[in-house]
Amino acid sequence: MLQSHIYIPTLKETPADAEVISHKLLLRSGMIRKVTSGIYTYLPLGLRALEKISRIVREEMNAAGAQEILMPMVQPGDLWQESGRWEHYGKELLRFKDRHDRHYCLGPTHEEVVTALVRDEIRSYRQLPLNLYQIQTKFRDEIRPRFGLMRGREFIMKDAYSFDRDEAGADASYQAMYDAYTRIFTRLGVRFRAVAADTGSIGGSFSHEFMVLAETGEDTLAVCRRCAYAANVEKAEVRLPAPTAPQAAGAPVAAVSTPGMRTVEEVAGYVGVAPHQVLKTVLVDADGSLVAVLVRGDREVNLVKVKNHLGATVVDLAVPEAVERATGAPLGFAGPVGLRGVPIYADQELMHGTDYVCGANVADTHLQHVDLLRDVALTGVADLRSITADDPCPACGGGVDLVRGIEVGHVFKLGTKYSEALHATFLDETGRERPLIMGCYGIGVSRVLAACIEQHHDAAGMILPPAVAPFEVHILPVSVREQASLEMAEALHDALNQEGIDTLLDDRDERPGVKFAEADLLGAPMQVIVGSKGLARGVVEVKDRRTGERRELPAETANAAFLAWRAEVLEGWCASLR
RNA sequence: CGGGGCGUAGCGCAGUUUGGUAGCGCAUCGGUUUUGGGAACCGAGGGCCGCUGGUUCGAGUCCAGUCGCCCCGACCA
Repeated sequence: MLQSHIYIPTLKETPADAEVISHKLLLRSGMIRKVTSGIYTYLPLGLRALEKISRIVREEMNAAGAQEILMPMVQPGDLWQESGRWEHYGKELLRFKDRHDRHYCLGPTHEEVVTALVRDEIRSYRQLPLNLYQIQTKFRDEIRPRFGLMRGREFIMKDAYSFDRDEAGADASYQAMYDAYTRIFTRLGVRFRAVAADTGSIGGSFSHEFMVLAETGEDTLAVCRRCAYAANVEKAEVRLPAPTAPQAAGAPVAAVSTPGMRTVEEVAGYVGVAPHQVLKTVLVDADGSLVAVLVRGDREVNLVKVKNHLGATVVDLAVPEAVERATGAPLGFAGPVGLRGVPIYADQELMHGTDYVCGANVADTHLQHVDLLRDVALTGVADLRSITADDPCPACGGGVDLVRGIEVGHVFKLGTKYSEALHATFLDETGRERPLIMGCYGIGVSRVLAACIEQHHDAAGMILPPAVAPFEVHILPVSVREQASLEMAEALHDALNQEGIDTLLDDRDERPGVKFAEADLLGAPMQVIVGSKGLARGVVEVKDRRTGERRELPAETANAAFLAWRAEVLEGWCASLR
């Protein structure tokens, strides 16, 4: 491709509303432009990158036995009424009416549509298993879109749905997708981890998230330093050492005046105890009722664990008014002693200690010498806090690291939730009607592009993995006015394209500095610089964008020399990801 | 939805305090010189100052309303 024939509107300056590096670079490199909040146009270069990603996804999905279809973005409200999600999905689901006053929505996901399709088509176990997927635009009316392609309202997603006759088949389908995802993200050239994840509101027995490792990720992962264990911190269990012998209750409970001391740090410092001797009392709203959760002062309540333990649908921090009503005290002075009418759950770790400090449910007052067994009417004890870097690995007991990740894929075992709601059944060998067992599997295609950039960039611009880069090779004739340079560049360009290597030739009459700067910004993994200085010595220069390493190749045998060097660069990429 | 902020040329911004001819840099167009890391000079074009209403002789600037956008929290690929 000649650069003079492709529209790449680069920006020297970063648009003011871009916050994260991928958003800045996507705009600066002329890959995307914003249309409105959370909605973008993909320009030629951005679209090429998306197509590269999509192609790999397609190849691996097809290889795993899935079949591509394309479902509509506009979906009838009726189907969502049937599944029950019309009421439960919330405002993320963008709803509207047509001229006949019929209800519709923009598809945020396609369980309803695909299940309705399959129920009308699949009659017999002989037609199973079936796995259907699509690569399609989704719309979720996010409360706050941000970070460019990382969290748009409209985004491109690959979503697949498997249908099986039994649990064993569903497990095999799940595993096939898990394996396909592993191959996809490996081929794409990102460092990633598959982590155990909470199934969330979708339900089902288990799920894994595929996380691109990057500091700017919105999720935190607990990764074992020794074994293969990796989990989202939402999910990661806390495994405690064996409990120490029950401790004798100490001194009787005593009130202590703590004027204006609301936070754990303030209280601990004022009373003169360590933060872990303070009881953090968090009131949550679980499906409309208040619940008190106790954790050590230096720990964090894990709302996902609370939700799962309670079997609730929605768990959130209680609003301040509710807390004040329940405790009769201002925020910051809640405590479990004498707290009436609210179930009280303690994190398991608290049972290892005694002599705690907690709020007294009275303004400016805390209690000392509290013993949970003696002084508190506990409803239950469970693992309710988030794992920390000091905790042992739940699987092997080794140490864990907490790292940040960007969720780019998620595989779920759905079970029969949708097939039962929508009556998608089949007849088994005995002629019995049974619900299909489903799985669903998503990859955020446009988010993968952003995640690639978050993981691979430097001060000059993007450093795209060869599989994702719109062009793998960028050829830069130092001056197109030097006939010899231009001819050399064109010859190499044509030869590489013949080899099936996507190559961009900067044939513009620009100054060398402009070309070098833009090439680094656009981030093709390999650059070729052809100039009169080099040609005079019989060489062309190549540059590995990832390492910055430059090398001179003999101009006479440039094609073969380039291919050999390219193999080294590709190997370097693979090695860097291991 | 709550909290904070911003809307002035394609992009980045100044001007708003104290009302009085709408500016700067980059980009764009023409020209000359330049050509191995985002060139220099000369010249030119480009503005419903987000929108609506109000105050005023006069509003980018003051007042009211409204729309859009961004950042921080709860959602998710």
